[in-house]
Amino acid sequence: MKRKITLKQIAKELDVSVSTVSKALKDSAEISVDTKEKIKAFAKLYNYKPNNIALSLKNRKTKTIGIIIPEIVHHFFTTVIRGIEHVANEKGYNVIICLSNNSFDKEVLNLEFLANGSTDGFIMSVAKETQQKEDYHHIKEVISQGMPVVMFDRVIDEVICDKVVISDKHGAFEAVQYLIDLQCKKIALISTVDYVSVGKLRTAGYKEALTTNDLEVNEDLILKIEDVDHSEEKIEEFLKGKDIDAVFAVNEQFAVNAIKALTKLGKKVPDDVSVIGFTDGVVSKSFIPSLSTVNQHGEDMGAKAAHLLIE
Amino acid sequence: MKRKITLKQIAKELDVSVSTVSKALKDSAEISVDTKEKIKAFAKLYNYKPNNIALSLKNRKTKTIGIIIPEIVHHFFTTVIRGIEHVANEKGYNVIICLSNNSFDKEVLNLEFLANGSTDGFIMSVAKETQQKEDYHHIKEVISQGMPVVMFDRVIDEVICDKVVISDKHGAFEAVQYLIDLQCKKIALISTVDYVSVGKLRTAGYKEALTTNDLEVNEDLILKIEDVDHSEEKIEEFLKGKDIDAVFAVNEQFAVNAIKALTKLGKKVPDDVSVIGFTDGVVSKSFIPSLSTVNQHGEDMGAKAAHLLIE
DNA sequence: AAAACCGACTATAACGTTTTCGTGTTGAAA
DNA sequence: TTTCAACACGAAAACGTTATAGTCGGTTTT
Repeated sequence: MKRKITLKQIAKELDVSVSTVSKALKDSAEISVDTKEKIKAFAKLYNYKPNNIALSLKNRKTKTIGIIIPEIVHHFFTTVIRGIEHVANEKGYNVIICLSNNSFDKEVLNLEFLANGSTDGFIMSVAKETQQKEDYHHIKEVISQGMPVVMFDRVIDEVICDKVVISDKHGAFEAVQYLIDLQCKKIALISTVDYVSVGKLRTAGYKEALTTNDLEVNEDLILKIEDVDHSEEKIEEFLKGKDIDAVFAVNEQFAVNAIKALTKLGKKVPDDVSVIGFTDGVVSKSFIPSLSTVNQHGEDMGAKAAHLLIE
Repeated sequence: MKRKITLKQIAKELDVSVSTVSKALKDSAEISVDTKEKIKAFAKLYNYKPNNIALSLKNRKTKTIGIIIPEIVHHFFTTVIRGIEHVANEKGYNVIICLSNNSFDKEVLNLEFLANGSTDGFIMSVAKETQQKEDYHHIKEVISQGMPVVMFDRVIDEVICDKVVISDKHGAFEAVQYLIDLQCKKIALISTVDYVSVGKLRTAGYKEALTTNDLEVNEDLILKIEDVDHSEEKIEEFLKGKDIDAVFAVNEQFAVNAIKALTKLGKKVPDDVSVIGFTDGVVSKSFIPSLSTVNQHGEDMGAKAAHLLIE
């Protein structure tokens, strides 16, 4: 078992100084051609590669960027990661991923750990618990220490840093416009209650799309669901007897449930009723009654975030 | 913007030596109580945390483990990551994730980079291209340097290291046994061609389950698909007019296509025909005609791998 | 022939820690 | 008074690099 070789070992072996070896490998003009060749050959033979940790310490930068997300088993986050990873790699960076599991404490721990020299900056989507507690001292702390931070998706307005989000309102507008372009006139909306900012913004987008196209906003066609657990029955009841030709759902689950309910009610999707859902989860991909979706552009978001971070 | 504070700065500020500060913070008996308290207070005030990079260099271990996988936008891999991350964190390790995108070259690059001091060990699932090339020098290299490596899912027999795989044969056996327990007698198999090892093993499991239960293996009920792209038509044709009460598919896509075809043929799933698929992709979760799946136990695999690595 | 200049190196410091081995000052035993 | 331990601390080395600043023999300059 041959351990990794170091400059010092090469130097000793070849009976020159460490500096000579370092310079030779960097093809410095200070070293004679003979010596350089000898050293390079030796280094190649032993497959010398500089130690990243030592370099990081010396250069005070690690060439790695930290990602802190609430959860990894989630299609959207993985697309974001892929986007980040792609541009990070292009720029010679590596990514180190930490999961907060939506726990405030773990987020703090992760942030502290990664901030102590392990990374040059962060890309994060904050934990639900952090949002609830409204305690952002840990994030502000690392920022005040000069760490670049970029937030995406679940961002905090109070914290000053770059942010990458998709416009919920705009996305909703586009989705509804798509339905209108399909000649749909009676478009139902299945949303969350208004105090969830996402629900509110997407509802606004829905309404704007209607009015822009001279369609009336009919509050009877709008369902706001408080309790996600019983959404299935709620949606079924809501759709029963409604005369509609399209449904816009603010998330994938609602869309799926809507399709189930419509099928149960004897309507064909998408022949009789078109359904479009917000988010690009995989579920939709192989779904039998075809379901259109608004793409959250996770990969683009990740790429954008990484670019912003690296500057 | 206050940069991170170092031992040296604390030492200068308090007019003591660096060693004293270090020892005081470690609560060494060599330092007087007074001095310790003073130093600790100061350190706390400035939120001193030791620099990980410096520690890594000193201790020659990084307390991080590298994960190299072909793809991250994939439910199975994310569950594995979650498993790894969970136990790694418990043991005070961090994870750094690299994507090979199934490219041999990128896998080599990732491995080389991470092996140069960045990690204490690896958990990996090798790239498809690497399997094709049968070139494992990069993996053998890092192992010979004393790096612990654990492989999972897509493993290489020629490389000597710990491996975590689920038994394809066993999984298939279990799935078919499940169908038999549901009183199914005429169980079709939709598999890949035999030279794909997974297809072969799962087929073996299928057959074993049948014979174990004194059921006849009927080759007419076995479909082997070569060209994944046209699986949908193949499956439909295969199922047409077949008298069956269950389908076991070796992957999720085949299962989905089987359900589509069955529905088209006027059979109800799961009332008329039960369908079970290998892999635990998310698709299945919200699928309308309920589809049972064999769990690949990604999270367990990840946890197991991490345990093995850390030892 | 003295001054300046090169070529080809080596020594040293620095990055931030920890740890081993001093070292100077006390107070007490001899 | 001398001797010696105990105490409280400091100096230095080490981890693996790189960059800056020497060093030293030999060749040009003038």
